[in-house]
Amino acid sequence: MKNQKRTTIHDIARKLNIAASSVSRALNNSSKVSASTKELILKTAKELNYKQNFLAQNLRKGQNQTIGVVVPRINQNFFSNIIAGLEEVTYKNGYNLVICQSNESHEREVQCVETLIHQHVSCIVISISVEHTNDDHLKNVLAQGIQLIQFDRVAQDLETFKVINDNEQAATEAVSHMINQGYRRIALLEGPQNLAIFRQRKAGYLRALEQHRVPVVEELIIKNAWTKELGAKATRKLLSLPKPPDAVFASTSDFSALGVLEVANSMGFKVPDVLGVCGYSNEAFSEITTPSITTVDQYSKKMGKAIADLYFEEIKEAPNSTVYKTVSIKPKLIVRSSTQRKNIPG
Amino acid sequence: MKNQKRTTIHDIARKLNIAASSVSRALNNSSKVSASTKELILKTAKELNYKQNFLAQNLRKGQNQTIGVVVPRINQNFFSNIIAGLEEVTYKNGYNLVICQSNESHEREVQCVETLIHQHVSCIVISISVEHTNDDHLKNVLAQGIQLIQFDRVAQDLETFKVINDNEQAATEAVSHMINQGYRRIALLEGPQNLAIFRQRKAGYLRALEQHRVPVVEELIIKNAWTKELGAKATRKLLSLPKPPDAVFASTSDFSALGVLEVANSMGFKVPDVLGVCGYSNEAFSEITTPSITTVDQYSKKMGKAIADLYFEEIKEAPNSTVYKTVSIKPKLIVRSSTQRKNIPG
DNA sequence: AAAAATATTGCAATCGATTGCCTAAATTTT
DNA sequence: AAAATTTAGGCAATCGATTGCAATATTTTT
Repeated sequence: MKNQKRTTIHDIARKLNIAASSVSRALNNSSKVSASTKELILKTAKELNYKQNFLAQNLRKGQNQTIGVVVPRINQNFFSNIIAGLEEVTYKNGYNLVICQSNESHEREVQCVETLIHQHVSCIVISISVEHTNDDHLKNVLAQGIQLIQFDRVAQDLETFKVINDNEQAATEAVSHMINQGYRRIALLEGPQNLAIFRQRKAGYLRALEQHRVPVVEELIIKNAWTKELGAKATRKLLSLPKPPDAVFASTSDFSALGVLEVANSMGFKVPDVLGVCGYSNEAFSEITTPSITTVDQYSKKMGKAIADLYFEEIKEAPNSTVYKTVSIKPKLIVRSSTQRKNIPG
Repeated sequence: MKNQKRTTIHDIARKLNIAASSVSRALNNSSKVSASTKELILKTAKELNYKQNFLAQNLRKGQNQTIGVVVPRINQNFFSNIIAGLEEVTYKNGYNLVICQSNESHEREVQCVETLIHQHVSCIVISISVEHTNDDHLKNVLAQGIQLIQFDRVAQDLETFKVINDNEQAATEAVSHMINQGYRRIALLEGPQNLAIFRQRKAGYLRALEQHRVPVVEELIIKNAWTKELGAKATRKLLSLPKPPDAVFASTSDFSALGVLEVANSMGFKVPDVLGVCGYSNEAFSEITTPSITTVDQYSKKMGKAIADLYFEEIKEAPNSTVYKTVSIKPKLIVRSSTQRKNIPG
């Protein structure tokens, strides 16, 4: 029953005693076949349960109607929404999506990219892993004549199409909001500074402090606190200081903010009255924690669509252009309970 | 710069003034090429930045080293873990994964399957959508000689390989646990009964009641309450009854349980003392709600690995076998605060 | 040194679909 | 009715890699 040969255009041709080229033309609705034979061919194709072979088709056409996506993790809200946005547009255009996870490993990321090159996809959409050390694999994509769009976590120095958020602006807004709520000793949980997005968020934090003439305190700036566990650990240390912070900006993610929240709760620092907490990314859970977490929404689904639109509306049309456009999307601060004090001091 | 021709084995052959077949053999490490030319070819391939073309290779070999996955949603913990498990094994075997979302739509699911058939993948791994109405598209997969593994949400009547959980057993355990905590009027939030998994969980609920001689109360069994919103709506109704339930088993998901929790909190039913709540699937958030939610863990990553192992260890070896094995994985009850009473009545 | 065995390499067909070019048939024009 | 034009369909090459078979080169055996 299984593994029998699949029907090809030659099978159809043989059965009808015509040439395979006519079958191909009929299936592609070419005007070079008469209406009657076209009908006959389509009928027979259906009878024989014919399914076209993408491999052969794409090989011949020299292009694959497929877009490859490489993200660190698909189970983060931000990335799964990006993918949802991409899907919407790509399917409408008759393209397919191949999704790969780097699991935050540079090595794995290189592997994913290699595979996509082998598959001969027409475009690779990537957000680099936290371990990012060099751009060789990305340069290779371009060298193979494959389009490349970086988003969110981009390798800044590499000239490619980019779709990004204005991280600095969002961070400034978040921290300004906290200052307006009367917080003055605002700690920063930094992400790995090899990634531009985390450098930008730090810059936004510093800018907000400067604008409001709040002094920068070095001991309140914690490096590499970008997971829930690291966020918790950092918070334990911060809250044990002689002069602990009165707020924490977990600039890397809501996961990190969640770690802050749990430690604060267990150490008896009441959020938001004694300690304000702000996260980043608007994960689904940030709405349902107690208290709910103030965070930054990145319009991820919209961003996914923007990436796909960029490909279909601009890149695909002018594949040899060397003008690399950067699209920037303004994120939005979502104020929830974790930074809303009942009584604002001062 | 861009879109130049990619290097093929013929380019390498021409440069070295040898036949393409030798190049192919060298790249495949065949013993039919001398060590010296092999070395020369590999060196040249590297120089010219040669990347093999999967399309051509797979077309020739008549098989695609790719496995297609169709799931309702990739941002649910259960499914993203399945995918993580699949990835681990498939990559180790040099296979690729193409991931598709049906978004719970039958039509979309049919589309995804069609696409995977066109791609000529060697195996399709699928968990059917909630709208599932018929098996035609799945039969078609088999008719095309493509392997098919159903998991979790399976079309029971269709004979294929299956990897499932013992839903009935897990539901029985969950409800028994609630009965042991002294709950007696336990409501059931059902999932759509066209899916076997939801029928099985209901059967498990009924079995537990029977075993403990707890009467079944029809008004406590709510149909189709399988999202957060529907769970909330059902709970509002249940808690307004003259004799409201003292516990709710949200058999469909933790999302539904979350809806229960929110309504219970807002209506002043204290969880777990006045109302016990149990979910299903062990979403990440179920640990961090207040109170944390008792749920059923399905060993999703392990399940993903089991699916891939089934393919590589059994199906791939004997592709024409018509003995369809079913692998069953026993899920585990995770008891958290939402069902743990301080004082067990009676 | 000739014969036999083995190791290398090349030729050409193949996978399935597409497409430029050419021929034959049908239709229109003169 | 012959010539010109249009339409329909076939032939064969092509995309890039693989592989059975044949041919040549090298090594081993006698």
